[in-house]
Amino acid sequence: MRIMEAEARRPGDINDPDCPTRRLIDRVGDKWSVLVILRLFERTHRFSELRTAIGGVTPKVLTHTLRALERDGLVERHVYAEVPPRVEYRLTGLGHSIVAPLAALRDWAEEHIPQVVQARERYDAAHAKGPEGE
Amino acid sequence: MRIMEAEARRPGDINDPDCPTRRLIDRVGDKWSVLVILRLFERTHRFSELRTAIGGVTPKVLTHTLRALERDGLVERHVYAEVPPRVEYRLTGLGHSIVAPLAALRDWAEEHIPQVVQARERYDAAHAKGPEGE
DNA sequence: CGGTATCCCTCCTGATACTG
DNA sequence: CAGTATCAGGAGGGATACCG
Repeated sequence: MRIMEAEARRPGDINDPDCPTRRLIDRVGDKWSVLVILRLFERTHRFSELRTAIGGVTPKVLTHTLRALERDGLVERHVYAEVPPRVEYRLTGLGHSIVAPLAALRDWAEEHIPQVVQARERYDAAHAKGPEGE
Repeated sequence: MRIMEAEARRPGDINDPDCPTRRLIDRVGDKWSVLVILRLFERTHRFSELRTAIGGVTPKVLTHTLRALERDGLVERHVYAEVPPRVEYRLTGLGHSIVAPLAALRDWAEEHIPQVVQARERYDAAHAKGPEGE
């Protein structure tokens, strides 16, 4: 498997805190980035459109998320000096390139989450009042 | 679970906080889970082996991570009542199934992180002393 | 060996209010 | 409209010490 080749090439790479790959995981791990990316993959959005589309995200956090994505070169911010103000966000080429891996992960979730939920219920049931030889 | 039915039919529900897919992202998003999974994909590991292999993780956190993965049905814990004690962790079938998506993401990172790093430097340079018109 | 128990602390996240 | 400012809360993660 190709996976193993990569791992074999750099065995400790991903485990190194300095490893950029770790940073990627951090990025994917934050609460809103993935949602924003997948939204922007559909089409360009304005700030308010993202707020509405995603829902539950405060302007402060959305701004923070967008800034981080912009800094990473995944998102472009276009400001139109008009009245009223208009700002559009869109994925860069780099941003588009990460959609497939992200979607793969989402697809995995959609397919296997039922098993995860079952496993959790089983685990919780088994550990609720003590894992004695029930 | 009813939430799952809805999710299975509506990928867009990833924006719903109740959506299990969101929880998957949370899982992948935590700091050590991915590293543990990729390690266990290579082979079965004992607790200490994981600690050493990953590096920088405290026993408390590693335990927490492993418990979470076990609860989710991604990892199996095998205790051998011997002297000295021996505990082995291995991926379940479910655990194996998530390796490919995870590896895809890691591959993306290894390929594109240089561009991300460049983008960051560019961004930081442009915003360091103010984004005046050049 | 394979964990637990405690304390601590930072960062993420959110609510609310205000501005160019 | 598109943010910024401020305050607050909680979870995740870590250092250290101890136990079966």
